[in-house]
Amino acid sequence: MDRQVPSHGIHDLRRLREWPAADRDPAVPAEFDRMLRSHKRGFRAGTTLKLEGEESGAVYCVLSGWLSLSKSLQDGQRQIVDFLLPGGILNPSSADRLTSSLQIEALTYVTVAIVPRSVWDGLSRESQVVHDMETQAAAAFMARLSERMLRLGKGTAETRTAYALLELCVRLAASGRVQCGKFHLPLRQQQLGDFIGLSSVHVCRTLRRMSRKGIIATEDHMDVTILDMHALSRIAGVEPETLRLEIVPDGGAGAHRRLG
Amino acid sequence: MDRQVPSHGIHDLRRLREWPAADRDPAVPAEFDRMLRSHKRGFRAGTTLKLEGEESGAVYCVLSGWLSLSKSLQDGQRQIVDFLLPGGILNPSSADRLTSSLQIEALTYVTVAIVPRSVWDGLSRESQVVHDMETQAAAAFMARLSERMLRLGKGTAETRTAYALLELCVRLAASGRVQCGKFHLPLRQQQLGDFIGLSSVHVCRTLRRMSRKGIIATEDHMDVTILDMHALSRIAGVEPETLRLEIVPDGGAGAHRRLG
DNA sequence: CGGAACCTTGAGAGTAATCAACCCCCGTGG
DNA sequence: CCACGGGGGTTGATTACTCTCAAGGTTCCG
Repeated sequence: MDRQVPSHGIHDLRRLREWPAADRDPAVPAEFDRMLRSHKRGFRAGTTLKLEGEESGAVYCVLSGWLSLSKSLQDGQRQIVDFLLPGGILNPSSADRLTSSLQIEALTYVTVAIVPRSVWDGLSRESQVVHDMETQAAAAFMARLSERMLRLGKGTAETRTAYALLELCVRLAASGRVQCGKFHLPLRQQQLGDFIGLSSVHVCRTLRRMSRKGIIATEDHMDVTILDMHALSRIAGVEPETLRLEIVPDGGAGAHRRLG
Repeated sequence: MDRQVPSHGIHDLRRLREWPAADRDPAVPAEFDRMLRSHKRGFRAGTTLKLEGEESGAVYCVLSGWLSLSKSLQDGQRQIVDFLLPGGILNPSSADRLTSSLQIEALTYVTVAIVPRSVWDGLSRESQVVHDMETQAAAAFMARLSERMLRLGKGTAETRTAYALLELCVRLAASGRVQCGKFHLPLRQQQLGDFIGLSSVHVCRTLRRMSRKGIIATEDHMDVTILDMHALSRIAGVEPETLRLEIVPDGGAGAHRRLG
């Protein structure tokens, strides 16, 4: 049974067992674990790990905590492109193979393995499992971006907000972080707005409206409880189960983990 | 010298020479060409190659023509997530490794090599170059999605439109399809709108406004000429050169191909 | 000569941004 | 203990942008 574990110390390694690879190929995790452990670093909430356009020749593996990936316009307007949760893998380099197309920031205290491409590629070539893991992470990332882009372009504030909550709920549920529909988001309304393309003021209005309708409840600034999943998914325009298969790496194999 | 060639027959193979891999590793292209040729198929404009959620275990390599990748909300609202141009490579499967997260449509007559994953993976494992090509295509795709998402969420209609024209110009220029700032887009205003999250009516207004300001000129429904690249890139919020490096696979190696 | 599909332009409606005020919570320092 | 200040969150009023609806206009084709 998966249980929520604190995000530090020995537990990071236990979390690795949750990664897709670990269950299938007992030969790899040891080496993979070693690689992650030897490149592991911790960052405090608010730290900027990488600026847009900075050189980046590494793969980021999140062991604990949340990272945000964002881009900014000259006038300071910011768009959060994705959140990286524990178990997330990202190669932030753009087509030139050198510079990062994204700014990477820690939203909470995070532990991240920053693995140089050469090292990662070596292991990836040797191990089918690691290679698959990378491919699957990229596919999930792409699917998330597509779903979000659809709603950014065509959805109302309500649709975008509902989708964001649903997506984060589904992703958190996959690692046992949702209890009875309740989960914690380490986000300000401003950041949620940067994620779904709304002003913080309008995020607030939209969340309040959904609360009043009894679809969700919030406590303590961003402890969210989904009260009416059916209504939420109708507004978001997608079934939670469909979404999980699409955007959660190893969503199929981890099917025993359901939404709380 | 790159010249625009008709998109059929022997020319498809010539175009392969433009692919990143072909210049660097003389050993691969032959085998790679064979793989593409043996899986090559043609589709008429308007054909739907793949529906959202349909099973997909193949990699799509565009040899000629344009593909659109889109997603739809239940109410029929559609978002075009990306365009695939000649030389484009895409694995449309989502995190479950089985179903496509995108609908794939032909915007023009296209020739596409649809290569089963098993075949592709085989060659990809053997050849570093093919593997790199895949990685780079994925990185470019991701970078494009991120740039566009930034403007979808935070940009005005003018910013989004200018960016779309700039992006497409930069990508077309990379394969010699821009002459003196002029290029052809096989798109209706409706489709351009689906791409940048605007109604077709507002696309029209925005294009007209930019024409009146002397930034662009249009003929024949979507033959676009960029008259004032400086103004366009200021509105779009990015330098063409920066953008090229970020979103065009092998943008660095192909640096001799400049914007017209 | 229609008719269809698309572009263009105007008018009105609706949604979200911005500006501004107030609240609450919490940590600091007197 | 309390005054103070800062950072968010909440709410109202106003503004601005984009959508929708509607009416031509153009081009192409049967």
